[in-house]
Amino acid sequence: MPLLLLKDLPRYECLLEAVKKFPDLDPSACDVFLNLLRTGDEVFRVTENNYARHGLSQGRFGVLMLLKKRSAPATAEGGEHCLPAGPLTPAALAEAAGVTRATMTGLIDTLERDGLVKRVRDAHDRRMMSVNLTPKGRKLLEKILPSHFRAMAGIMSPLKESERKTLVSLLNKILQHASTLSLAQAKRD
Amino acid sequence: MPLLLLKDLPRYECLLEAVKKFPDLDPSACDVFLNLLRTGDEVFRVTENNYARHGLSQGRFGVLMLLKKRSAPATAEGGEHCLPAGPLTPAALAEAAGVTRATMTGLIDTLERDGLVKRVRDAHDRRMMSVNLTPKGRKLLEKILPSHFRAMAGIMSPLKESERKTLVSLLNKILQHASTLSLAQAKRD
DNA sequence: CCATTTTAGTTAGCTGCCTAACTATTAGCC
DNA sequence: GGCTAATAGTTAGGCAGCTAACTAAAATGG
Repeated sequence: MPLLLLKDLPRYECLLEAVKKFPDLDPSACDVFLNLLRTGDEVFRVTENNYARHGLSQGRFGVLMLLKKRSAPATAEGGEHCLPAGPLTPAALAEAAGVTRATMTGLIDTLERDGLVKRVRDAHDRRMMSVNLTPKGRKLLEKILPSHFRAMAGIMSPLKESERKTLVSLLNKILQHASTLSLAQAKRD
Repeated sequence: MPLLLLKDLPRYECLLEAVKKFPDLDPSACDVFLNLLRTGDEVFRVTENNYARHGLSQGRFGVLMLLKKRSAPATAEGGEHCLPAGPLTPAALAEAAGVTRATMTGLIDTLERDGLVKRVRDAHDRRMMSVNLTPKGRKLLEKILPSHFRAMAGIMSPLKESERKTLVSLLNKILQHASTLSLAQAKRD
């Protein structure tokens, strides 16, 4: 998340004060909003810092993860029912990652330049490419993942198990609602 | 927030499954982590969409807000005790917004190009600039703010007042901890 | 069966973020 | 007073996001 309104969030009294000038302002909504973005940003920075040491960004890491999931040996013990099977095209990666195809082109370009990924043109439909992890890419991922998992665990360590459940469920309420707002906005165009 | 790991978050069973391969993975921590970033991203997009219609981005909006706070007539009724008084330099803006001075230079460049902001060189210390809202910038902000406040209220509408309090307090626990992690990382360099 | 439309991917050009290196000015200290 | 340090801002160059416009290939359908 990019530049945030403020590194130091306004105190609640300031929000209450501001209502006098802006009747539309809902202090508690504003407070949640600011804290959500601020916390998300901070958490994001910590983990990004983590794999930046291995030359990856959030975006590059995400692409590698998607490829890894797909190319994992589909063992009978499963766990791979999370994603449908089939070859991964740039368009599918873009869709799964929530970015445009143009952005994905750029990401794959640099990943391929660094030898972590390889493009292969589809034989049947020559418009399509399929993107695959190289051994080098797979090795890098295996090296990074444990520390990434430890970083996530570290960040969340102040929360008890029950608090985590509560937090996720509150976030989900917002996410559900915000998604419908997003869709409504998109439809309006 | 940029590209997220996944538009569709992994289901909890998948996380439990993954622990078998990665003992470092803490499923509930991972779940909170993913939901936090995902929700933050979605909320961010909704509001960004909102002022994008007026030609502003999060960053540009943030700079204008900082300038507005500072340049507001320091009424006796106050509310302005949230920020120290004094002229706003690019460096101070960068610090408050949590970006580098170089980034702030770019933001001010485009804001000035669009006539929303004006740079003035300090008479006493000729290294410094002070940045001020133009009337046009102030008018734009006044126009956007009410809908921005309504957007925030709308996004948070599914949460009751008590849930909002809970959410903020849980987020704060994470933020506090993540901030110390950030500092520790920074010191290590 | 050929023209049109649709689809996959890329390219070009914008913003906003970064780091590193540079310029100009001030401050500090013999 | 005049080097040297530090400070304010900008510049240069890279990455990652976007939209819009383009190319190539496949699908559609009259």
